[in-house]
Amino acid sequence: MTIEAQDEQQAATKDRLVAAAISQDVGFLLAKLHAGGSIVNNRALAEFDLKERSYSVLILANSGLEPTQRELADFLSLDPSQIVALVDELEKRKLVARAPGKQDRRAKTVTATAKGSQLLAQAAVAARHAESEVLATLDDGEILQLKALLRKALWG
Amino acid sequence: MTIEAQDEQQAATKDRLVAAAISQDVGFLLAKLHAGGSIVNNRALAEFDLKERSYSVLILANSGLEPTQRELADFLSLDPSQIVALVDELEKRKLVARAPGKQDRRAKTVTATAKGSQLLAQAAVAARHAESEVLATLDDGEILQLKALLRKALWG
DNA sequence: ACGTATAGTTGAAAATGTCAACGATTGATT
DNA sequence: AATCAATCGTTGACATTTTCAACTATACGT
Repeated sequence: MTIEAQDEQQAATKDRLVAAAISQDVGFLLAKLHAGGSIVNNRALAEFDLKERSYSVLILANSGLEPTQRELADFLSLDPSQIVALVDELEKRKLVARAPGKQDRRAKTVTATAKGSQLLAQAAVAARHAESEVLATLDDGEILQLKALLRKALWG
Repeated sequence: MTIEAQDEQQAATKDRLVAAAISQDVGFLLAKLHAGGSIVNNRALAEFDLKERSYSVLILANSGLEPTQRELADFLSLDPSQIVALVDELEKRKLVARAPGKQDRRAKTVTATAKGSQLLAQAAVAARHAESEVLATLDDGEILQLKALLRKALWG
């Protein structure tokens, strides 16, 4: 078989299963796009020794909202103990700092350092490129629509 | 503090971080909706001793497309070894059967048994209800739009 | 016939997720 | 003021999932 014919057959069989009913299932579509996107995102962020998780924490630490670890756990749908590990690592790299909560001294707020902000600025560029790559088949209007629908599904 | 005031404050703080830039990130929105949806889906499927994974395999096995394990792995974004475990379990429960591929005897196609089809029919009802629950804040037209956009992002 | 590539399988290692306990602190109740 | 239940971050144990490298059997081009 020639290389070209092989490629054609692969292309033909690769998406053969799209016809199945599960391709109408939002949960499945979400999982699949998320899986593919994670690979692209993590590859883009690897240059800065970040992963999706640590990148998310860094963004929130840099938001000016001074989130507590508990809030990070709730918002990122992670167990509090995972936040500890993520913040530990970012703190060790001097990208974020922990501070005791103002009203509640049990809580610790996580804020980005200047170094963290700088790194984030660079990483954000790479993340935007990754997003474009993942959503390459959508035009700008469709991307906005998709974001709006996802946000509405999450927060009404 | 009264219970009502507590609830109000919780509601106020719960989504406080939505204001952060990451709420514009498709990767994050996908991850969060997927995380929440998985919990609802798995809870709905638990009644049938299925999870999202085994449910997906069962649907594809029941599609009439006679997918091979390799195709399942590619389509579900899973490692081939995980397909082995999933099919092993479904086969043990007599919900699917393995058959040697027709042209390629290395490959094994996975097809649903009558028992598998029956169980799937019931599980699909539960899965539809779960999906409605997850997407409760979207109307029917928006759900169709969301599905169309996700499919386009995945397959163009 | 031969060498290369691929399908499924197995098992080990690494990463992630889940959960229960603990000290410190808080806020409500007495 | 003293107490009691609840919450925050942390730790460590345990389960699940992911990732990867072998291996056998089969397929395919040369």
